[in-house]
Amino acid sequence: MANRNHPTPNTMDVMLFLTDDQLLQGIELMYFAYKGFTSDPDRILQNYTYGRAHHRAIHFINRHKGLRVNDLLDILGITKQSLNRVLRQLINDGLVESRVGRQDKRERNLFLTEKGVTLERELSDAQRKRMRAAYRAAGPDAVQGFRLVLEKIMDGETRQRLQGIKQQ
Amino acid sequence: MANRNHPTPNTMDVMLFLTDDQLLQGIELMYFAYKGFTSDPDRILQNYTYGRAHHRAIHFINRHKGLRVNDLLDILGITKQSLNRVLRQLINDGLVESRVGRQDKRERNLFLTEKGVTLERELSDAQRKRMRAAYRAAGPDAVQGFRLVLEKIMDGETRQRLQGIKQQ
DNA sequence: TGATAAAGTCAATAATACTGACATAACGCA
DNA sequence: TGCGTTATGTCAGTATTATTGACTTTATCA
Repeated sequence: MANRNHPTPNTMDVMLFLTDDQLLQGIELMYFAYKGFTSDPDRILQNYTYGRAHHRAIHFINRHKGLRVNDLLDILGITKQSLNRVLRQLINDGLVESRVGRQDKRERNLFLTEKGVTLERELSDAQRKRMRAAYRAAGPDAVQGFRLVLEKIMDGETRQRLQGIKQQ
Repeated sequence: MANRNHPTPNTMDVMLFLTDDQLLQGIELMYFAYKGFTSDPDRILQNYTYGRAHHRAIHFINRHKGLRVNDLLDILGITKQSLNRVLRQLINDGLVESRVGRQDKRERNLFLTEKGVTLERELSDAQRKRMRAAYRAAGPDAVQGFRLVLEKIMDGETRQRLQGIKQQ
């Protein structure tokens, strides 16, 4: 590592964005941005009997239509028992449909019903609106940087799993 | 707004990063990055009797030394009763010191003890390491974009409150 | 002095997660 | 065919973090 007290001009550009203070600012930024990011859907969900867990399930079932229960468990990184309560509610309330697998009848493929799609829209509209405004205000270059850094912050496994799902 | 079906070359660069799909990808990115971002401290905290709430309290008491209980409540956006349990534990365990305010004796100013500083270090070291690696891999320009977009994603109130705290 | 403010507490409740144990149905191979 | 495994679902108990509501103590200030 370079001299902390007297960085040379040569190392200056590297040191500048690696100070502990800047890193801590980045950490706080993540915390507050995530909080803002979830506040819109949270507010909407209060009108229903659902919480953030239901939102996540709805989001990923919409994004990866027909995914299996195990896929959803992998994506969310929670236990079967945790998901069960949420999924049961969504199915009972007619937002999610669970179809027996065509090849393997042990599997269940998950889909949003029309009612489920409606709620998904309501939730993601709020979030997309916020993202769109942030993207617009920050500009295209900033967006690319934003995406790049976030990808690097993720766990390696998560990144790989996401890529696998994208290719399906 | 420009024609959605046939964007002209002029609006192309703007339209490109505002598609619903790209916005949804950004939303997922936030979710997974935040998950990775909290995984290191979560793992460390399992060795103690503490959770994420304790981490947040420790973090902000360290960042804004001597802040009042009400300041911390404002920052965290939780109720007094929620914070109370966490703060009581940290004070009883000797990680946080609560000093009677000098001007206004109703107030309590919060500080980390040596023991508290040690845990804060352990927790933030893990997070800083991850941030540093991500920043390095993404490069300085990306970091600037990352910060800019996150700031725009935050609530306006939060952004203002943060600025206010920074100036203190 | 009396209203207000800061902090702290008790009680009840909710959402989300966990571990452990077990049941059912279907697949797949020997 | 039968047995081990897999996918899903469920029940019970527990932990963490949050909520609302009600109340107390102490201190400030008009």
